[in-house]
Amino acid sequence: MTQESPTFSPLYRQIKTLILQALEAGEWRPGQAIPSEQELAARFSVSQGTVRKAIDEMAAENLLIRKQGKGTFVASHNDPRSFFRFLRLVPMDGDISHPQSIPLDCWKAKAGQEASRMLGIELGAPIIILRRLLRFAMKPVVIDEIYLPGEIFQGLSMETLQDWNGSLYSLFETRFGLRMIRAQERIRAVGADRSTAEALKVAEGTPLLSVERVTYTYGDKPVEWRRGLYLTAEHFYLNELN
Amino acid sequence: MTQESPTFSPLYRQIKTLILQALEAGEWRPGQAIPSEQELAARFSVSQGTVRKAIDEMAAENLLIRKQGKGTFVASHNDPRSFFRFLRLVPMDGDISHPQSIPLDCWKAKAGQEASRMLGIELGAPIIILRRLLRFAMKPVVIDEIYLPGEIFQGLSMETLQDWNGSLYSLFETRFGLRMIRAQERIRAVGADRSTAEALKVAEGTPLLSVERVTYTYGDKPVEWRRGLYLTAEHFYLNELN
DNA sequence: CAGTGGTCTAGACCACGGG
DNA sequence: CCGTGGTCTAGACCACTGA
Repeated sequence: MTQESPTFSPLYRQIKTLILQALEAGEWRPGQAIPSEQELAARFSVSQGTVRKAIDEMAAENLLIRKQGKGTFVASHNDPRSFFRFLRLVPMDGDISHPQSIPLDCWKAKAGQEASRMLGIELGAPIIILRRLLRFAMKPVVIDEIYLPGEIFQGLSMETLQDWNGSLYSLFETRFGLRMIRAQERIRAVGADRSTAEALKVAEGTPLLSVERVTYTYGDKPVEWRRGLYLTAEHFYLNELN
Repeated sequence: MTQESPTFSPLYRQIKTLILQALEAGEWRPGQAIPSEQELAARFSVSQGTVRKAIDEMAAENLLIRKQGKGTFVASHNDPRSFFRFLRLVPMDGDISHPQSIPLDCWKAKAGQEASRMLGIELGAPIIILRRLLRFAMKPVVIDEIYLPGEIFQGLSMETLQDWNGSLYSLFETRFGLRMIRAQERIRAVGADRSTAEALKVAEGTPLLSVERVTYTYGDKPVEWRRGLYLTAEHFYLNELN
């Protein structure tokens, strides 16, 4: 296995790319085990250590999950442990209850300036807009407005949403085969407008966290753009800096 | 080198602890190179691979910085590349100019309820409170109120601050030998009070980001508590989720 | 017990930086 | 040219899981 590429790429990265492609092609489903390190080493004709390093990186990126004695598994949003992976909102009193998601509305539209830029799709391309409320301990805390490319999310409707009682991303994964890999959030402070204030049961103008999120699937492809308005009277957005 | 501890700890973690202790003891200063992997392997009587794995973890935690062909270096806040390590505020128009830090006030006080809890010190213990303004392109954007344990920061005054033209953490590192390792931020939306509004030149009640940060040094010891009020009219707080 | 990931070693060679 | 970190290998053994 010699290296002769002009821009040098170590073997374990090439292996990583191969595993990534298999993952992307759906060779193994989320939650399932991938082949053992020995098997993969044989398949790619490299040593186990090289496969190991490739998997190490992918585990660090939350694409795979290692379980000693059992195997290596494809990460899944169905896993309850990854519920709070993208939701950083924490009650101030330390209560860790799961929020309840209440779909408010769901309709088809055409991508405007902003949506087309954020989602990397044509201006006027079909999109689906979804509004929902998040309640912690029965109290309304978050209003989300979610923009999805219509091409990928064909058939998404209020019925689909109401029948589902897991996280939104686990729905996307199970129902549309879409795996959310990473996201980027832009946070600002804004005042509640009329309708938001009503939905969150606060006074108009109440300071809220505006959290704009773009979520990416494989190949850094954006597949979701959402704007959340967070009421931070009894909750805060927790961020760890390393 | 046999393993006989009741709760198993792999060799490379023990090595990591030893390197950490050397780091903490100041055996190598920030910015300086630590001994080569071979030297450390000889010193601890393990193979180079084991040292490597220890260093790998520490590099992932931003404690050390690897530079191929040159060596491994102690991370430093003097390094311009780590300037934005803890500051996630980004101009909306993509301008990456460094902010200007203007100390407003600095006085001694005694730790109240909140400060003593956040800093892990006795109620009534001496603290230093520091207020400062951050300007991006001459516009006031952030007001910080910073609480520091007096015992560690003896001699910190307005003069010290005015003479320094680097980041606050690089001052702490150089002047007080304190290295900030990690931090935790709690973010909420609040309305600007009277004095804040004046300092930021906005109307009273303008929604602002309240960013409370606790910063830790070695051994997860909290050594700074600060509250920043961010004006997000032309900036946003950027967060990457993996 | 067998099979998985996790650790540790020793040695060879490569890429990079700087004298 | 040397010394550094970076890669790759092969093999041994350990820790954990589940049948």
